[in-house]
Amino acid sequence: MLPEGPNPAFIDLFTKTFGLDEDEFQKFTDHFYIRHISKKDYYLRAGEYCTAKAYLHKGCMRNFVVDEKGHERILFFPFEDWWVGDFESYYSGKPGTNYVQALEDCTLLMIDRADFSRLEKEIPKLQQWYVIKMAPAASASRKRLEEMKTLSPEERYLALIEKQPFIFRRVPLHYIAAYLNIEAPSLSRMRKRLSGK
Amino acid sequence: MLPEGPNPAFIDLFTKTFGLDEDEFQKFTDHFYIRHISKKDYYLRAGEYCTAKAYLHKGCMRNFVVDEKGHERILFFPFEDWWVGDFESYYSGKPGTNYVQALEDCTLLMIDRADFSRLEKEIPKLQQWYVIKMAPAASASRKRLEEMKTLSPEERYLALIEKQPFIFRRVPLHYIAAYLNIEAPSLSRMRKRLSGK
DNA sequence: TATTTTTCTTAACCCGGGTTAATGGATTCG
DNA sequence: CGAATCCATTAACCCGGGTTAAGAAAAATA
Repeated sequence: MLPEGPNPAFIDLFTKTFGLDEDEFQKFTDHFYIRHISKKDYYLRAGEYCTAKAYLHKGCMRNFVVDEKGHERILFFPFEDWWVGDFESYYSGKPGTNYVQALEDCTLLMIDRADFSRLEKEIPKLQQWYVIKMAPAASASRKRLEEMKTLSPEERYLALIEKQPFIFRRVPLHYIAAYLNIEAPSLSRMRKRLSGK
Repeated sequence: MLPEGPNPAFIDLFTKTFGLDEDEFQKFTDHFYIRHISKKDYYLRAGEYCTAKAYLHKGCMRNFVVDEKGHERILFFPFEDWWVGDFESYYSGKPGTNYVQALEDCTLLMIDRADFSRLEKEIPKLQQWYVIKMAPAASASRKRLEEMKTLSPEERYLALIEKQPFIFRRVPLHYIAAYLNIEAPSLSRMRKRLSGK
C-alpha cells in the first residue's frame, strides 16, 4: 500500500459501504499494489486488455475513445477517488476500446482481476461491487449520452460549469472542448460571448 | 360498414392475422361505424378523450403534438390501413395530447372502446391487439425519436425519401419540414442544394 | 371564371459551429 | 537559462439552419 496510506474515501468505501471488518480489509488491501503513471503516459490504450481494477489515488486523467473519423471523444475526466479502466474489457476478457491517459502525474492503487475474483469468494460482501460501483457508473454514462444529444453545445458548457466546476481548474480547455464535442475555437468564442453577459 | 366494403388489408388483418372465423369477423365488424373527416378538420385535439379505435380506410392525416414553444411537431402521417388515435388516452382514459388532422377527405372505420373490450371477452383472439398493433408502433416511434437525435436534417430528409417516398406525393412540403424538424425555407434550400448533385 | 387560399420558393439577414492558420503567452524540459 | 512544446485565443472564411417577408404558382372555392 501507500506510504501515507490510501485516501480516507478508499477506506470508507470498503469498511463502511461494503462493510468489511478489519481482518477482511487487511486481507483485501494486501493484494493491492501501486502503479505510477507520468503525465501524458497512458494507463490503457484501445486494443489492450484491462485485467485489473485501478483506484485513482492521486492525479487526473482523461478517458476517451476514437470515433470513425479519428476524432478523440472524451467520455469523462477521472479524478481522485475514481476507479478507472475499461470495464467492458475487464468483464468480457476482450481487448478494450478506451484510452486512459494521465493529465497529471498519477498514482493508482491496483488489484488484479484474478486476485479480486478469488477474494470475492472468500469475502462475499465484495460481490456488491457491480451494484455499488458499476450500475451507477453505467447510468451516469447513459445520462451523459442523452445530454450530448439533447442539449446544445452552449447548454452542455453551462451544465458542466454548474455541475463540475473543478474540472476547469485542472483540465486544459481544449480537452474540455473535446469533452463537450466541439472544437477549441468554438469553445473560445462561446466563452467570449458568454462573458459579455 | 362501407358500401364497397372495407379494404382487403382490413379483412386480412382480422381473418388471417388475428385468425377470426367468418362468424367472429361478422360479429366484430357489426360494431364498426363510419366517420368522415373533411380535409383540414380534426379527428382529435389535445385535451380530448380518445374512446375508439379508428381504422383509416381512405385519406391521409397528420398526427402532431404542440411543444413548449408552441411549435407543431409532426410525429407521423397516417395513410390508408393505419390505425389512428391517441393511444395513451385510449388506454389511460385521460385526456390526450395529440392532434390528428385530415390532410385529405378521410373515411374512418370506428369501433368504440366499450364495444371492443366487450368483444375481447367473447373473442379472446382480439387480445392479441396489443402485441400485434401496439408494440410495433411503440418501437417504431422510439426508433423515430432516436433518428431525430442522431441524424442531421439532411440525413433525415434522405432517409425519408428512401423509406417513404410516397409521402412526398401526398403531403405538402411544409408539413414534411415540420416532420423533419426544420423550417420550410431550410427544406427548400436543402432540396435545391441536393438537386445540384 | 374569378377570387381566395394554400403551397413553394427565394432573398436578405442573423447566428453559431467547423476549419485552418497565426500569434503570443505559459510551461516544460534539456 | 534557452529551446521546444503546449495552450488559449483570434482572424478569416465556409456552411447550414432559423427568421421574416415577399412573391409566384397552384389549387380550392365561390
